[in-house]
Amino acid sequence: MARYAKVIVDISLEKLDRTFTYRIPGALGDALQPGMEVKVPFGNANRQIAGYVLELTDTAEYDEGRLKEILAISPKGMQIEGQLIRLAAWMRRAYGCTMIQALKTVLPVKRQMQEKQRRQVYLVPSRDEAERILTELERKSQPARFRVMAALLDKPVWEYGELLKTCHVAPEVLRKMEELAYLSVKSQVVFRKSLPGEEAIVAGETPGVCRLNRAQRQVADGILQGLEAGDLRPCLLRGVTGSGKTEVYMELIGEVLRKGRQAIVLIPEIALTYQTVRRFYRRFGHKVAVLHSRLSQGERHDQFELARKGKIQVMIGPRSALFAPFSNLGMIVIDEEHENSYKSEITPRYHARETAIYRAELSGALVVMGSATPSVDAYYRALRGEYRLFTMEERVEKRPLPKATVVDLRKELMEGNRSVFSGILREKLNDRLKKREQTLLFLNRRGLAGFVTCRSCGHVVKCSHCDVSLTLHKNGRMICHYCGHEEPAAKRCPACGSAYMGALRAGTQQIEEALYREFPGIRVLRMDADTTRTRDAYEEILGKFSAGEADVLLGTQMIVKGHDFPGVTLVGALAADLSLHASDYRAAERTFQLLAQAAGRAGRGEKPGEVVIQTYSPEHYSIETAAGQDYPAFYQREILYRKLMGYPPAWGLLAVYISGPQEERLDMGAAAVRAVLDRLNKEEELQIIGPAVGAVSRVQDQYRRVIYIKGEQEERLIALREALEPFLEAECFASLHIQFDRNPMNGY
DNA sequence: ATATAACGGTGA
DNA sequence: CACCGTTATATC
Repeated sequence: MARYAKVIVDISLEKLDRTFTYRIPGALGDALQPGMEVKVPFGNANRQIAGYVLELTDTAEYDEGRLKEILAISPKGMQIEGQLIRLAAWMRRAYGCTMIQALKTVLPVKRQMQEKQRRQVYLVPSRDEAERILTELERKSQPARFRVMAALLDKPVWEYGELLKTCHVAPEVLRKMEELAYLSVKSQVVFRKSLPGEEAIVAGETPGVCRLNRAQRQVADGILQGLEAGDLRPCLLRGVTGSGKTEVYMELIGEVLRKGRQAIVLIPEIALTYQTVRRFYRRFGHKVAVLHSRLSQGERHDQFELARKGKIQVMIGPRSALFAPFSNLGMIVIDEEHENSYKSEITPRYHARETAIYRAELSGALVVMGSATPSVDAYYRALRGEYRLFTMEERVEKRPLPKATVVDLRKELMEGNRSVFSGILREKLNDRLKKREQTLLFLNRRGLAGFVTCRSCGHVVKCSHCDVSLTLHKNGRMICHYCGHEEPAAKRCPACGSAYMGALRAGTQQIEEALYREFPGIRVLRMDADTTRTRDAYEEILGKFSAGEADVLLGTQMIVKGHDFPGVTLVGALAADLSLHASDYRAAERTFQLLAQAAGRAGRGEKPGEVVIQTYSPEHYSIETAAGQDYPAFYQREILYRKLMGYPPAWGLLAVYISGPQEERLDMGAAAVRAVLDRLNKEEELQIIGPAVGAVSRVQDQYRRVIYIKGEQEERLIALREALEPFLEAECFASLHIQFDRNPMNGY
């Protein structure tokens, strides 16, 4: 039985966002659990406030004589907050952050007290008397009291806190004035007015019956039967683009709601458009709430409050929807499971899939995830039996998958074609223009950091230690952002000796100009980070294209994500390998996903579609398999590579990000971190790489370094991190900012 | 958030 | 010097 409890007090203030240790009275005994709400005495006046137990411990890092005792366990018992706090505790350990950072993620808006103690200030003397006091205060130059008196004459009743703020006076001033009978402070209990937001729910269209085809039915039944049998393993559904995964999700959610439980649906931010959400409104009407990036803090809070109060049963949103406070959560759906946006880019750098699985475990819910191109990580686990695997290989209504052609850009160059469009693409595009059908042109711009490639043989210069491509820097040297290896820029191709070496660069803007130049009269819509500054612009462009206002939609990855354009019969990937040589181990996976998803955009309507993939590396497996829409083949090749190189999911990877304002001190600090890691890793069970310069070497005057640690067992990595953490308190790390990233996905 | 300690002013 | 008013500090 633990003797102490670490408690976080329920006051929303940055400086109080830490734990306090309390003694556990014998009477509470074993009843106390992490996550419970308790009453504790706090501050000099020992006022009784609510707090949450985060941890039970036997060692107090605080003067034991000054510890206070927990007064009582809140009668409400273990609330949903308890579950979320346990989730936060798990995140802290899994991803390496402070408890506070984890809690802020999990409980984004502090719970408002339902009934609030409100203190009001009244003016005591008569108006005439008050006027007299006011002039006297002015004469005696007591500005604080003068301001308070003036405010009270202006408005005889004030909120306590508001009065302090508007007059900018200390509480001491009011106390003294109350003593002098200039005013009186009365407290009373006031109920918070009922929630707004009911009317914010858009009324759903008439709930339709859901008709599943045979494949969909089979998957849905398979999942439900397993569930009946008590199999709570997460389910991974691999269904080709256009196979109708959303209908399966909705069927399952319907089943969950019938049992009186609730569901969370995660959708990547970029796909969270009205089009997608409306399908859920159609089916579940007023039971649905949606989180999206344009909601204000308050609106977000209201959506969460609706979930807590049981007014809605389905929460749709990006990864943060994971923390919707449903009391009887039955299912978490993760659509487009492979999406990068499920990994948080700020500390705690959690992955929504792993976190969803843990949350589901806490509430006995089922996780269902789906994708046409599952992440290598998820598929690996599915094949090992950690997840249940389901597949749908056919599109609805037997629509054929698009026919793909791979074009070798090296040959095009040899044949004297210096345009960004190959002969075949030009021909097919002209054909579509004639037939008034639409085309998607997709420029895979990720990893444009400037890797060095040979224009005649397609060879890409790679690091001799890491198998990632080197990046050309302004100083004329090529650098590996993984291990820090550096060499002078290659003048001639090491493979074929050609002098056509260069850092590959191309932007959507240049391609737009080329389109107008080479296809007179063409109507082009361009969509990239420049043209979609606002969310409205994004929807507007998509709307215009759907309405047939353009022949070509040209853009970066955002055009290939989860959008249906029935009029599109041709998809062109202009430079498929631009993402292939991005300097991280997931380049091939990302390339396959982008190409397969892009190809999936073609032929979603009546007419069959075609795909043209232009590339310098036609023989690369990620491009070959994407062209054939052959996920299993891609996976087999990729997992071999991951196993060979010791990358996730075969091994665990932990990144330590170190940043600081002074470069020399940063280098010293990073080296010191490395030294500590080496000392902790005496048995050399783990492989430590770096420190290396971050891919972006300086951000907002903060220089960046990174150390990678690889290990076959994830537990070992966590243990190493936990052993490292106490050392980081040392003086020499004071000016440095150190963060962890487990199985990083987005580079640093 | 809220209470108290500490410190720098001001009128009498 | 007593009394004010602002600012800093701690809350297990």
